[in-house]
Amino acid sequence: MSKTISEEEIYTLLSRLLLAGQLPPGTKLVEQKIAGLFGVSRERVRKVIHRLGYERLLDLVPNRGAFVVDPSLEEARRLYEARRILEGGIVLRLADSWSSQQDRMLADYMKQEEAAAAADDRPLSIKLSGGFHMLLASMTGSDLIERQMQELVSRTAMLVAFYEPGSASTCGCEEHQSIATALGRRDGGAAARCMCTHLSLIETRLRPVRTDKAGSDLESILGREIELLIAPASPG
Amino acid sequence: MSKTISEEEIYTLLSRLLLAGQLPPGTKLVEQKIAGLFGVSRERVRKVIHRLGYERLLDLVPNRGAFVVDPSLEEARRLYEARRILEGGIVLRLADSWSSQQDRMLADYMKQEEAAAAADDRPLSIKLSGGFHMLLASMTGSDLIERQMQELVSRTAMLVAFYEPGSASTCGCEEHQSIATALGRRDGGAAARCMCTHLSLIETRLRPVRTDKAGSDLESILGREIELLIAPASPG
DNA sequence: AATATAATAATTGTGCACAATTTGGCGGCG
DNA sequence: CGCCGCCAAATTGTGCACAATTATTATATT
Repeated sequence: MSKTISEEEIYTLLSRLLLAGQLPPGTKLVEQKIAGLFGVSRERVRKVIHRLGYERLLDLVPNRGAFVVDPSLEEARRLYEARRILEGGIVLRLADSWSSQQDRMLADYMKQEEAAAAADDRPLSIKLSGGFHMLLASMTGSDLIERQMQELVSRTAMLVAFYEPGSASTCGCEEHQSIATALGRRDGGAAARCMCTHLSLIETRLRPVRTDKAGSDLESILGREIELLIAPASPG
Repeated sequence: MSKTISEEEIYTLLSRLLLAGQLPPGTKLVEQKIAGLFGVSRERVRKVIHRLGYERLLDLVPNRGAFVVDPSLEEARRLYEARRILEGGIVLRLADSWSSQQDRMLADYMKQEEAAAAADDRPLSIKLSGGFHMLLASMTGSDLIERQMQELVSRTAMLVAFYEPGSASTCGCEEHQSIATALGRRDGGAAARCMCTHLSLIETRLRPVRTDKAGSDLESILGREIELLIAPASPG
């Protein structure tokens, strides 16, 4: 009856919860408990936890355990500084070989963004806003760069859950637009400057926001999510 | 008598051998054998191998084992493309806030490079050439960027061992110089262009070079290195 | 009553034995 | 002669039991 859960599924689920900021920072992840909830051996969970630690989504303290990272504003700033550098390089390179096809692709994407904004669909807007940056990264055709961007974007997403006042968690469409037009002119310097100020603007919007701990303890959250995982369709 | 070897030491040693290209590409790393050579349990080696796999210095094939990566010319190209993007972003950002102090620091460094080139000290030249790029990365003050650069530079170093004709494994000092002068003018666009062509020039110098397999099997190499590790000073 | 100290419990880390998988070789069959 | 399937050896993967470490509680002492 109860479906067995693969290691990859555990990783995906925990990763998703962490990136969405669903687990309070500082929460300790006890191997035994999680293993019990998933109905799986401790070693399985152990491996996943160590991987998440390597990816900096968990703080791993030897002999002490794994804790949900508690990103400080300082760390947030460093993340955005890194993104300014990397994404500056990305648009600079893109401008050199910008094609009309890419131009159309980007325009289409931004139409979706505007539509979502017009429809006031905030979750979708947030998703698309982040996607814009990943789209640019993938347009370089460099999977290495795409991977590095993914790492930074993931950690940024985690931050946003704790530092973005709800009304501001979407990139301004106009700012994306200005980057796109600069690319259209194949003006790499301008595109890089636009990207830079864009990221800086997001950064200035960051401020601590109280987290509601209601029903946000590890066991209840994980329990609920695991229910959804092992009973994907409706109950018989 | 025989010193016990820590996990970190195993990682460091294997990592160094891999980056220096001392292990023939495709070589299979059998957990049991390595554990025996180090005089340590298999689990210890296992963890290190998985980490090296995550860092892409080993190819990890499930249920098959770990192999020294065999970088194709194609992968080499992708690596340099990624570096063009990332390092372009780095110098672009550096130019914005370039200080006279940084200018002096970089000039001093290049003096060392020239001295090493003049003295025909090839190993030192190679080391300094790579260091130039890492120095720029660290000047950004972003540890995240420094880390990402380290990853790319490490893998580049590994490539160089297999694809650089011996006479060309050092960056041209003049090319570094042109980057530095562009930075001195705080001309980010020019610096990025110089960096880009510099990396492209290195890339075009790449070509397959036959590797001498003499005494290059895993056991003999590791055995020798481990000897040096456990008997650091002269034998009594 | 507050602090230091020792015993106890909870948690992570490690080695080992066994299970699962792949590889290479051998013989039978078309 | 070649090809397919099967068995045996080697290797990786996993669960479990125990060791080492850290947190917690209780106790004694000033």
